[in-house]
Amino acid sequence: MAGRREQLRSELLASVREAARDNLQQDGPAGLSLRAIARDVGISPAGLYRYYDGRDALLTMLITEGYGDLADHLFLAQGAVDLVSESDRRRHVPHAVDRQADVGDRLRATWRTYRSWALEHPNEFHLLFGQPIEGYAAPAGGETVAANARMSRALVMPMLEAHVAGRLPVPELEDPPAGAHRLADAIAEVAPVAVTPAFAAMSLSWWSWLHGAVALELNGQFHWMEPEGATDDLFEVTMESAMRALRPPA
Amino acid sequence: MAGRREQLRSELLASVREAARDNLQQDGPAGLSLRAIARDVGISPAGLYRYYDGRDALLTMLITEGYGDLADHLFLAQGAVDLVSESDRRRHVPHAVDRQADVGDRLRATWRTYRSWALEHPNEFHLLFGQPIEGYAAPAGGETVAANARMSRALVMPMLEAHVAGRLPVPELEDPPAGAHRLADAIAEVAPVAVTPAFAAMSLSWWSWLHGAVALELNGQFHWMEPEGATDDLFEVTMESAMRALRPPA
DNA sequence: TTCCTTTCGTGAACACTGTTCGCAATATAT
DNA sequence: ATATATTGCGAACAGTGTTCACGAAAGGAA
Repeated sequence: MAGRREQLRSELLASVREAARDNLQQDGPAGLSLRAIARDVGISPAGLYRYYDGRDALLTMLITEGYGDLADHLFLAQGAVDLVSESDRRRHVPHAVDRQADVGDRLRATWRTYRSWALEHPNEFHLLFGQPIEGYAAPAGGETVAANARMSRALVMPMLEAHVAGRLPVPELEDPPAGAHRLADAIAEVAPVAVTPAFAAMSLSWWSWLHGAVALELNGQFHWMEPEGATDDLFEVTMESAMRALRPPA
Repeated sequence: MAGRREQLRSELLASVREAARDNLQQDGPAGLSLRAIARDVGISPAGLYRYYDGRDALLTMLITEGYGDLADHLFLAQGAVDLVSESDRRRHVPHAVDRQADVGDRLRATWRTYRSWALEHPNEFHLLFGQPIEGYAAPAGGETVAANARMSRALVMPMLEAHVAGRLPVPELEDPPAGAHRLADAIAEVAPVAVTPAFAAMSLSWWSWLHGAVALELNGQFHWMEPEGATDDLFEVTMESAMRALRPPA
């Protein structure tokens, strides 16, 4: 039986997490206010330091949770339920397809989910992928880097499956970038296939494409488009441009 | 002869612009401090309000200048000297090619310059394309939107030239997005060619690709790559992926 | 010069922010 | 009951953007 102290502590920790998340969603990464969070949970600003050691610790927690939530959404959309974290197994996400679906459709589900998540969680998206916060540095040990790696895996996995199925031709590179070698090794560690640096480079290139489309829209660069739904169609066009690289199923 | 008053005023205005730019480059959009700027130019915080009506006015000025500077760099890189603003005509930028160069190389110069400018002016890039500043709204009248339009033109122009030269095939869309129609009209206003919505959509798609590659790198998502130069090669690979859509010159 | 108006610059004030410190109250362990 | 560890609080510090009333300077008109 957990002592009454631990009980209260874990409850308050949960309250703080919730309040921090609300605060982030409302005011964005830059406007994240320690004092506002303290007010929400009903303690003094100084008291908050007994639970999180300052703003950086709160940011680390929010970043870790953000990557995790995005990864869960992506895995769910791909039908990869076994890779979804325990608590989110039963959740439903839009654009989801079955694990047995065509790999092209799983890629589409991944792209659409990346975008949907960004549009529904703009401030989390900014926190994860936007400009680095002034004065914040991710802890070297790295709960954030682990969470980031899991999210990356959710992005690369369907591309890798398309590749091994012969559906995703990869151009031959004479001089693959050095960074691509490192990524290829990292992929090989978690996947039972040999991966060429050229594939690694291409996966980053696709991520760039996806990310750029989402980032530009989210940051208001397509804001002149009326009516509202126009950006949906535009995203579909961009996505199909990428999908045109896929070979038809054998 | 300008009165002594106007003289002093324009000099101080220039000082403020410079100080604001320095402050932005050092501390980023969120850390932009009115009081620090006032200290730099040697006046009191309240005195600054005689020149710029608060933080928003300073941001508007910085955004406008930022779009202008980026547009100048892009035009210079393309050899389109006649479109460069007066003051920057004689400047030299890396990756620049001649106006008569192959349109593929002009596209490459544009992509490389977009990236170089972002890497050299990270905080300006964040200000232009990153998350919207808390509590800031661009003035409706729009010096910023005009500057943004000029920058967009610098991005689209070489694509348009490739298109009319028959080098850039555009897929036929049954249902082009509504937003693409609006962009096509906007392009047609400044260009002497009829432009299809499908082309407009494709140009936004290419911009997304370019922008995503730059944004991910700039925001540290490729930071695990060692050594430093690896991201240069990766960008070239991504760029060539896009250029593969070009037909060879006739 | 004298007078008047417009511009300029200031210091004080307000309501905020993240963070530190010493001190009191409470819960657990002995 | 006593001792220790944990928890929470108020005050303080240096910083932020912004407003306001007030004095000083400059420009133009008589």
